[in-house]
Amino acid sequence: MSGSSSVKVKKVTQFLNRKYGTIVWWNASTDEVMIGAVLTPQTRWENVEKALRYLRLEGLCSIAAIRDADHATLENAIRCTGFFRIKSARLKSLATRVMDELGGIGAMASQSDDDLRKNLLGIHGIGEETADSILCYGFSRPRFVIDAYTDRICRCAGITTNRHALKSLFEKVLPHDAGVFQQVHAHIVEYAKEYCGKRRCKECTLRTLNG
DNA sequence: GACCAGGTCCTTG
DNA sequence: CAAGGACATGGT
Repeated sequence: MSGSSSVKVKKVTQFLNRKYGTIVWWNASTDEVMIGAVLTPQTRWENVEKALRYLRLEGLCSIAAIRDADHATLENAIRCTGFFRIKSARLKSLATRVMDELGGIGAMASQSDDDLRKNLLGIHGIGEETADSILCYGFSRPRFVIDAYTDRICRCAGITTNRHALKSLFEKVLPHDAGVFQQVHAHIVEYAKEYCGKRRCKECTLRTLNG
């Protein structure tokens, strides 16, 4: 059963790679990836980018600046992403922990994948998806991001919908390389946005890949 | 107005 | 532990 899941994952990722080729999807500094990852939940990406622009204008697009930022200024800059009170608190706790207890981003960059992940998950407001997003896109670590779009793709392709199972499946099947993980996840997001609705997939052809 | 958007945490049963 | 709700703005 797990063998056939592996085959499905390979077929899906090859199909997406032929369809989209190489795409640059989220090329940003570690600081910006961390901030964006906290702002992303339940929010359109365009609004996250808008908030990042506001933060840049306020000089708040870095972890160090956010730690020292005025609450009201921070909240106003990210208001357009929704949940702005919670998210500003999460940014604050993230920035404080990173700067004051983890030795800054430079020190984190020299930690092992597992230690880094553990430290991120220990921060209030950082869950599995946000942590893996930061690991994969911000620190170029081979941790596969499972999000709502991955769920949909796998539902359409007839692969398990259990997130932990999916994560280990993708990490087992794909080459253990952060760049590959970034590409595959970017492909999944592109495809799901276009073809896979929240409840039902529209005209995606993933189901037929197995036959 | 209804429904959705790249989660996470807290509270209940 | 599973399920339900809260968090909040912006777009279709």
